[in-house]
Amino acid sequence: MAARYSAPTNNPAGNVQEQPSTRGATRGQVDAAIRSGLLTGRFIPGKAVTIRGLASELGVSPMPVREVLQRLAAENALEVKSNGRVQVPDMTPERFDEVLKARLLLEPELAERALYRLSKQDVRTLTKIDDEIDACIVSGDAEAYMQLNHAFHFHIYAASSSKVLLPLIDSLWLQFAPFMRTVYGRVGTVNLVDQHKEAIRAIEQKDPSALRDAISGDITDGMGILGKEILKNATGG
Amino acid sequence: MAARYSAPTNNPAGNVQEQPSTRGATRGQVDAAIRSGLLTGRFIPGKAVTIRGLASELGVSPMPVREVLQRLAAENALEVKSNGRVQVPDMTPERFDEVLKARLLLEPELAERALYRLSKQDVRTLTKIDDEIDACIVSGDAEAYMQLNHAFHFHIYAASSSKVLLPLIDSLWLQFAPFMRTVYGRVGTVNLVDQHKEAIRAIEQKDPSALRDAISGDITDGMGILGKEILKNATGG
DNA sequence: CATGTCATTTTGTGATCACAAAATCTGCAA
DNA sequence: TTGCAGATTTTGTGATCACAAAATGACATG
Repeated sequence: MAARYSAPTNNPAGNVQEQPSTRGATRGQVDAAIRSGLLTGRFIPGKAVTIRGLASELGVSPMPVREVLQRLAAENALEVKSNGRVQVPDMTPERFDEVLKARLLLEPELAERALYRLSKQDVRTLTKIDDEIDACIVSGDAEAYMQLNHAFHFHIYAASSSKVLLPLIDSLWLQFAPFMRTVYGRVGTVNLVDQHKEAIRAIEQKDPSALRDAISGDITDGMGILGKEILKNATGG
Repeated sequence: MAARYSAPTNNPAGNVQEQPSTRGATRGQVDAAIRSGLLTGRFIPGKAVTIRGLASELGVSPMPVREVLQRLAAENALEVKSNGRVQVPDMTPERFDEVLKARLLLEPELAERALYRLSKQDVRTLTKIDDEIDACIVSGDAEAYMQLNHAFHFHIYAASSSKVLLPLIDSLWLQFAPFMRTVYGRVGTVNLVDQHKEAIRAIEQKDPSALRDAISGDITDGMGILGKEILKNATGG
């Protein structure tokens, strides 16, 4: 089973802000691949991820994978257990409650900071993304839905060019996304509601408090479905 | 210049939650050492840190250092520049503003969550720490002050046993601590004021809103001095 | 069939190597 | 002295190795 370390592998989008040139290129690809996998729910909570496994899967040596796993563990997107094993953390009611609270504190704030930097072109982009989201909801494509929902929110947040709040929110999304996926796999996507259209309208009208309300409401709506499931899971088997 | 990799080196406190046993022991030590160094201001913003340098300084191989630097970079405690060089990020007015805002949003919340888990013994510990802080302020020992101030806040926060908010706040402290140190080195510690006694009183009386106010006020007080300096630095040379 | 024990395999970890890019130093010329 | 081109050193990166701990599977025993 000799690894080749040659296949460039597909680089599925991913928010890589690493060095675009040669320095740390492989690490950047690995980071983008795993991040994207977490955000779209391709990693199952509780499932262990192995260095060598990911390495051969991505066609690279174990070295960059080791570094990326440490990075993601530092962002609490992955969990390093006492035996050194790395796994996607399981969701607990306490964790869920904290993530929800943190999102409600940070995301409306950052959205407001981005508000006056969002152009008409951004509104068009957001509208386009939201249309695709609606299509995914009816078609039931959970993976595409998650990717697009992330894109919608972070297209807003990224406009703030924040160096502090944005990474914190990034960390939060990495923490709840894998759990989201398992829920959608169970209850489907048809029940999903969002307040994206309210957000877009608030951006058009440059209304800060309306945007805050839309983001808050969207978070509450989106996490509401998840909350019921986590409680069901925690009490039952 | 053959490295020995034998000296255990002093392990200055540090909040290591790594595996206490054998697995990843060296990485845990390195992580604790660098973290502690950042929090007490032993690393200067803008100054580059090298893997081999830290490795030989800590008496370990470059390998665990590499992983720890990636970890800290993921927490925005360190910055990986486009040439691969790792350095302590410089503070900017924008960054400072965001850190302050984020602290005001998250820390009072977590303090309140910790309130009902704080015992009389914790109050005694906090009082003891605060006494030592007062001593450091008059004696002008900035490094000890920073270490104790961190200990005071995180003794409160840690009582919440939070898995989400606490790491976010951890990241924030790692980001502003190095800059704090440079300011204290310039203006001294005599002008420092805090609201630790108000916080202790709020904890004793189990008064949530009083505790929130004390934490908020403490953050504002503490960052106020820094804010003036960052503006002075940004406009001047 | 259940259970504990032992051999085998897998896995994380620390160390080391080789290479290229970047930084630093040196020395020469204007 | 200043500026620049070349050599030299430093540094990050990816790969590989060796080892111990852990997980897994096989198997004998009750």
